[in-house]
Amino acid sequence: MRALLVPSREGLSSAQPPEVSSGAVRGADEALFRPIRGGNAFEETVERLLSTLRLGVVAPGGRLPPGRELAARLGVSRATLREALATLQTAGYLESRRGRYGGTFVVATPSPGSGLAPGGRSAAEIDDVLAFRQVLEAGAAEAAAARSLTRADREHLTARLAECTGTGQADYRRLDSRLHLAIAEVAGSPSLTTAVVDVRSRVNELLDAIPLLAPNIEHSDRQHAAIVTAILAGDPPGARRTMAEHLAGTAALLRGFLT
Amino acid sequence: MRALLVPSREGLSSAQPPEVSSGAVRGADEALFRPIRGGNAFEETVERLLSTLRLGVVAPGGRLPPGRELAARLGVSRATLREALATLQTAGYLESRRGRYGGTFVVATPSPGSGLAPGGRSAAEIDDVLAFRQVLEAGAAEAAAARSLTRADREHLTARLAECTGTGQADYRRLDSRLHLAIAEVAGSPSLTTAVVDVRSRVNELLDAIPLLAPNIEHSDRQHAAIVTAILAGDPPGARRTMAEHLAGTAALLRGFLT
DNA sequence: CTCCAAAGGTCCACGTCGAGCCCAATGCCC
DNA sequence: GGGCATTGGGCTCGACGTGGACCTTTGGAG
Repeated sequence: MRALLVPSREGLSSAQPPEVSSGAVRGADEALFRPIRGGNAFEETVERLLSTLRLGVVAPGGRLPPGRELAARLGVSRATLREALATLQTAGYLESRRGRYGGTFVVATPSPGSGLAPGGRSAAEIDDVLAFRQVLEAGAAEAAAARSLTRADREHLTARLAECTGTGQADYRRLDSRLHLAIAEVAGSPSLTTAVVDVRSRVNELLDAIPLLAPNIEHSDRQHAAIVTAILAGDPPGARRTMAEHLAGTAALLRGFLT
Repeated sequence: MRALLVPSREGLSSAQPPEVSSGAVRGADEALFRPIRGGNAFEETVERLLSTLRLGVVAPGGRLPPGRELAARLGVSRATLREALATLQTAGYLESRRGRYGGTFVVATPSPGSGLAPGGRSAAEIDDVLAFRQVLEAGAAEAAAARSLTRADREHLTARLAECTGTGQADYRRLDSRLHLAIAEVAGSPSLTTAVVDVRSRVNELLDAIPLLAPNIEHSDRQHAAIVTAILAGDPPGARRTMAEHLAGTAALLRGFLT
């Protein structure tokens, strides 16, 4: 196909003598030469906001940061942000109110079968996401257990666990995501948190395409409790193991339901 | 400071009744509301190309993909790419030759004390990078060992290991990076490879600021061999453990040398 | 020796996006 | 009840970046 990174031929006219120069490095160049931009600013902004809703970071009824501040944090202009917000308003997810103490509020979270987030998952992409998630989330659980957590960390974890346990199907995905994010947060590495947020968002897109069964929720609840217990107990291998089991369950479910 | 994600007040005039709406989610919103763009296209392109050089994906004497193709893969216009290439030319890293079988060639790799990549690492950022790297690379080693590797995978690994073993200081960083990237590649998840590329690039920036000692190289060589052996033997826990030990060594070195 | 393919070098018209500004609405505080 | 702070809504201007067409250089193929 391509013929990149070829060894420089013998007998170059001038300049430094070429030396060794290796063969291709297979996957790494595809990662390095991947697109700089994910798309135009508008699309990226919509995607980011959708992730925020899907992950339940802002719950229904909650308010997004004011337009000016949000635009600044996202590094886009207010015009672009407002375009994105308008799109999500017409889609029925958001609602804006003017005046002091106004703002943009979450009306509903994008649930199964939303018009956005079109399909097109290849088997390879599913394997990719699941493998990546395995590495990130199991690592996060282990790292969280290895840290000496603050009181706030512990309360944050137990609060998210309690919130998630014994909830109806309606809110389960959102609260489940929040618990997983909380684990990443208390691991203490912002980069890790960011990565988990991203991969979790991709996983949620997949999950939204399959049904949610009561037995699975119960099972997940028990696993969640075991994970949090191991983290609070400062047991890194245990946290990793229980998290790995938990993830394996979801992975099997996804692989079963998706082609 | 900020007052985001506040619970919606009681008694909203209209629309859906507000319901629960949680407290803030601490770190996750900072990840979700992080900047969409890392900077302008030119800067991002320069950064990406610098990473390519630092990681040794294109060795000195090697050729970059043709401008048109590289621009397409990076998702930037030729004008922007050429600006970036020109910058790296004047910095002495690249050299362009016209005509058929011409192209842009690597002259030197940015080594310690390069004018680019200014300092400014806070202790928190160092901890962040190292923790993230621990998760990613240990996870990659484990995942690689868990997979049934193809013949090509095995050869790729052993080749990178051999290349790296017993090299002088001049090329060590580059070849070391290539070995680590190879491990990520054979783990079989493109997303994981991308993440490792990114974090490895950040680590290399740090490493370029500290000296490279012969005893450390020897030690690393032995650890590298143990890691590859564990992966080829299909021993996930062993691969994880040896990789973790290897990373801990580098981490201690970095923490020692950097403030 | 000629032609041609493949690469870098240059230019310009157009679209996208960001910065700044002002307007409109809304509800608390005095 | 008036002022005012805060929020969304809308506008214009300028810079950056893209896409495309075109030229120039170079070395191999015929």
